[in-house]
Amino acid sequence: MDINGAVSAFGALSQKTRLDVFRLLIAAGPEGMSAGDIGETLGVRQNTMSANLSVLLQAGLVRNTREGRTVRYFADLGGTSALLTFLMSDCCGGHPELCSQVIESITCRKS
Amino acid sequence: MDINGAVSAFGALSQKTRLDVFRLLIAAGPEGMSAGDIGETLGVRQNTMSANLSVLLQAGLVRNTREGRTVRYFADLGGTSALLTFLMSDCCGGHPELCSQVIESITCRKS
DNA sequence: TCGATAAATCAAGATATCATGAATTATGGA
DNA sequence: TCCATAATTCATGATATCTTGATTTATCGA
Repeated sequence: MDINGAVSAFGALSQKTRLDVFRLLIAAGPEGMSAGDIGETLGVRQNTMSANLSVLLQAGLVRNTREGRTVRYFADLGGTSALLTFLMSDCCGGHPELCSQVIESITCRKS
Repeated sequence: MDINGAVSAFGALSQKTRLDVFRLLIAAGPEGMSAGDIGETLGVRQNTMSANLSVLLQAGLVRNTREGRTVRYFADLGGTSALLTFLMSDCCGGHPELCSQVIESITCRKS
C-alpha cells in the first residue's frame, strides 16, 4: 500500500452508500452478498450501486466473483489490513503502548 | 461514531496532504507538531495547511492546543479508535477469527 | 503601543465527484 | 435462437472539494 492507494481507499469509504456497502460486507463475512441483494438492502438503484461497487473494487476493499447471472461481493480483509497498516505505521512516537486502545477497539465481536 | 461522522472522517483521510499530516502526527506521538512545522515538513503553503488541519479537526482525527503564537497538533487516538470500531463492527459474519489479520496488522511497531 | 510572526478565515475559480437515464454486455432458460 | 434477468458502461448536468491570494485574528517582544 502506498499513499495513492490509501487515498483512493479512504476516498472509497468517504461516501455514505459505499461505507454502508463495506460495513454490510464486513458483517456478512465469508458468504458475501450479491450486487442485487446489496442494492436492495440499501435501497440504491442498480447502476448507482454498480458504480459504487466498482469504486470499492478499484480501491482493493472488496472482491467479487461471478456466479451465473449474479456477481457476489466480499469484503477484502487483506486490502483492509494493508490500508490500516499504512494508516498507523510508525505509530505513537516510539510508545506502542499508547495505541493499544486503537487495537483493542477493533477486536472482533459477535453481532 | 455514526455514519455521518465516519463519512467525514474518511473524507478527511482521502486527500494526500491530510493523510500525510495524520500519519506524521501518528508517528510524532504524544509530542505532536506545530502547524508551521507540519506545513514546512510537507511543503504545503500556510493557508492550505490551515484549511486541511481544520478538516482533520472537524473530523475528530486530530486535536490541538495553542502554545503562544504557535498551535500544536496531535493525532486523536480516541477518535481514530471510534472510527475503526465503526468500520469493523459486527465483523466477519460471526467468525471473529477471520479478521485477526486485520487486528494484527495495526499492532504498533517501533520506527 | 507598535511591529513581526503564527495561524485562521474568506471569496472565487478550477477540478473532481456523484447520481441518473440510456445503452450495452453476460448469462441462463425455453 | 430468442427472451428475460443481472450487472456494467457511458455521457451529462448538478454538486462538492481544493488551492490560492488577500485579509484578519492572536500572540510575543521591544
